[in-house]
Amino acid sequence: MSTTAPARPLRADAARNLALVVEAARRLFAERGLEVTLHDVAEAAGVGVGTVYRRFEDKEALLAALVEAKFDSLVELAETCAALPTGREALRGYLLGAMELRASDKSLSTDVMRAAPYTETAARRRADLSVLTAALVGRAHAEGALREGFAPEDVPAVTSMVGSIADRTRTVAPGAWRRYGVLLVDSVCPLGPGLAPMTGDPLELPVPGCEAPVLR
Amino acid sequence: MSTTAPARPLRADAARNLALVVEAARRLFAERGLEVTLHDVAEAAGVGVGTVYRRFEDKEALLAALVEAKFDSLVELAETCAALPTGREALRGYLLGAMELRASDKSLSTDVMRAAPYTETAARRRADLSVLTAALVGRAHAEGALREGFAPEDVPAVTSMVGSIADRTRTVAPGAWRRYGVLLVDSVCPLGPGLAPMTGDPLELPVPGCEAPVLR
Amino acid sequence: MSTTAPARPLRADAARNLALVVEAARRLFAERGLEVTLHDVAEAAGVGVGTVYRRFEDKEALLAALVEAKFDSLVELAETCAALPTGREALRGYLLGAMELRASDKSLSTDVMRAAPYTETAARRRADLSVLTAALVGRAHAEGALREGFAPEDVPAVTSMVGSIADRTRTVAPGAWRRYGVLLVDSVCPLGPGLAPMTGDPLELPVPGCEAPVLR
Amino acid sequence: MSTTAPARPLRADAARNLALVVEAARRLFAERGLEVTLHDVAEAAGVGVGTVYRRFEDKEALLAALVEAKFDSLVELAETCAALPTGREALRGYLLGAMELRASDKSLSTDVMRAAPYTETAARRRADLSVLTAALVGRAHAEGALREGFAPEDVPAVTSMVGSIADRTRTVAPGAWRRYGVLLVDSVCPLGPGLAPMTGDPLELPVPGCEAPVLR
DNA sequence: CATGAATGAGCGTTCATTCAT
DNA sequence: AATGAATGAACGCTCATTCAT
Repeated sequence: MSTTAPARPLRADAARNLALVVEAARRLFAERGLEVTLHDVAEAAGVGVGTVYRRFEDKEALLAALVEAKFDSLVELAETCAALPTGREALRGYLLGAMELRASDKSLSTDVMRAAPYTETAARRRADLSVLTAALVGRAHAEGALREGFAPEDVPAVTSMVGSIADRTRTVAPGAWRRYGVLLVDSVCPLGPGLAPMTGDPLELPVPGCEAPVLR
Repeated sequence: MSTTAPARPLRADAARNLALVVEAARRLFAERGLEVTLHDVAEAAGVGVGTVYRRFEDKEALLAALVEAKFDSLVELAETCAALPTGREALRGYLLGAMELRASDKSLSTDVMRAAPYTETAARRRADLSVLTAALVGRAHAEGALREGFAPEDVPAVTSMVGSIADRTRTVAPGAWRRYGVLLVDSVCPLGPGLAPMTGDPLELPVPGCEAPVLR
Repeated sequence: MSTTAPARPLRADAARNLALVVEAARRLFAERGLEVTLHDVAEAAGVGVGTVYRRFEDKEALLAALVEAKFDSLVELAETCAALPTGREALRGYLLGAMELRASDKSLSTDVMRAAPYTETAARRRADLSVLTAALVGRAHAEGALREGFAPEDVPAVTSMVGSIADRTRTVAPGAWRRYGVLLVDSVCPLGPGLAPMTGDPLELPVPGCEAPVLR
Repeated sequence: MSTTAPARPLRADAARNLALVVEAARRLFAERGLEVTLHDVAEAAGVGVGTVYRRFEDKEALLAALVEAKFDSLVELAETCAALPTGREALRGYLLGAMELRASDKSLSTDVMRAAPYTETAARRRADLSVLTAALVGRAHAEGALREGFAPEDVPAVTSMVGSIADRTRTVAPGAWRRYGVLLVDSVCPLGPGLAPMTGDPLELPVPGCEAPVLR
């Protein structure tokens, strides 16, 4: 979870502080994006800024930890879904679950992801995840449940697209992204033959200036 | 295109500078998002900061002008597509065209759009656009060319999703978004019965830290 | 009135512009002090900034012109008062008249005066004025109407003190400075023997933050 | 003295820095008025700008602290003078002492006072001071030592007038304001019957451009 | 170890001044 | 001669980062 594997285990209070910082950071970055300052994080965690910097070299390193945690959640999700009876169910479950993670404040906006450095640990987690999702894709293809040409690399692309909608509408219409999540999942991994009608309500995108990121 | 309709035409040099500023701003905001400073814009345009502030009250006003220009382009596109022979062609043309605008640096990222104030002019252009796209959607539905349940409000949602992919991959793989653009268009407004296979190459999303927004 | 004696008379329109600029500057500086910009002056005068700079080398030179005009008014006042029948009346008339000029927006705050450069013209006007006021003081002393030790140099000091009160209270209580003007005049040049009771209402000075100069 | 009563005492170094900042600010604002920037203050205090902003929310808050400190000094002075044997001595002592504070760099110019926000603390101190000075005025009136009609509200008006002279002449003639301070005090609260001759040297007011506020 | 005080580059913005039109 | 567009140093203020306590 930290940027470098600690030589020896942390003292109990230090470990607790670390957890507080990561949790506060996750919540704040998910809620408010990159504009969050490390003072905000420290305050929310109930520690001093110095403590944050003791655990993470800089803001980027803290983001890296969050990214690593995100891959952890996805790996867990993929393992859970792999246990589902059919390939179709497994892949649909993974896709919708990943979107759910991304859409709830359990995950991170694209901006936050992009600002994070690509650590070795993150690369390792990402590779682990790739293997699992490739298996899900392969299994669904074997069942003929998947649109022709769908590749394992398309999995993150598809969830990322839905995430962008979720980011824009989270506070005004928290579940509204599902209309588009389901549309995409139905398009690549349909429940039956033919095109299902769209479900949910169409989403009027917020107008400029709503939900506006601060401008400085 | 400018914030207020000028009472009388600008002097030749002023007009040139205004164009340089707007063009520089469009490019920089499209490339790097909100982090761009008006010093950056001024430098890229080859003018002093004061010149930027002479034309635009503040950063928000400059964003507003860009947003208005964006709606202009979309209105123009919608009018062009309305002239196509079938409703299917017209809607597909508009959707893919809007994605193209959004993807090819000619438009603005969601973040930039969100930070812009919602001016009266922008509201008017947006309303004009709504009328045009609603007509395109109605025509396609009348032909039975459109997925059941697809609403006019879905048009910006769909292009916005593809835009988010394009933003992430513009510099590393400029046309790669098309795979997902076509996927979505085929899903809502298919060329024929049944699901077409996906086209283009699957896109490996850039890893965190690529294309990273500056962090301060 | 201008900083340098013009080699040849101005064209009619140029002379009109000069007068407009000086008048606008006088009013604005009297109302709002040094914070006034030369754009403000130009706009109020109905000319471009360039025109202001054509007549006055810089902001200081414009202030110099105002200072010169102020000395003009005082010279005129001194000449008028010199015609009064008694030395007492003449000096009291001048002192109260100078305070009146200073207190109404006919004149300039200490700040504006201090920021002005001391031009040769201003020095000449000031010297002329000194001669006139010294005569008034001498005449009053000769009559025994003046407090022992009162010197010609005390004249501007006394009016300046009252001016500072007037500056603070002009908008909330325009005539209130008179209580202190009369107090001072009575103290140095009394109407009769003994101390006259104070006249007018005591003035509650505005609290900080009232009438606040802008802070930037 | 600080903006808010600190919950717990400052660290030793922080307290030292705070004192340096306040002292530098007091001196600079007294010397040069509102034009002083917080960069100037920081530099004079030997700290970074950030340190100034850590202690004071903004420029106004720093001014507020100075104003509060000023009222503190005046309250202390009033209490000291209240202990003098006669009402005449007490009031004269307060008036001349207040002028001394105002003149000798220990206080703040009218402009600075006016720009300061009117905090609750300042209001409270000011009210305390009013009570004390009203008592001094009442006692002097009871002794018949005071000019008829002199009101408690005249106290700040009178010291403010002398302050304006002191501000203009501080650097060229530091004690010269006394001639006018004594003139005024003698006029409202004379030592004996009849008008005392003026004392000290008449003060040639500095010419425009001396002591000039910077003009930008 | 933890704290939070200190730093200063950099942001958005203003305005005295210059100069092409 | 007059205009107003252009310039850029400097302002008030923020925040990532360092380091004394």
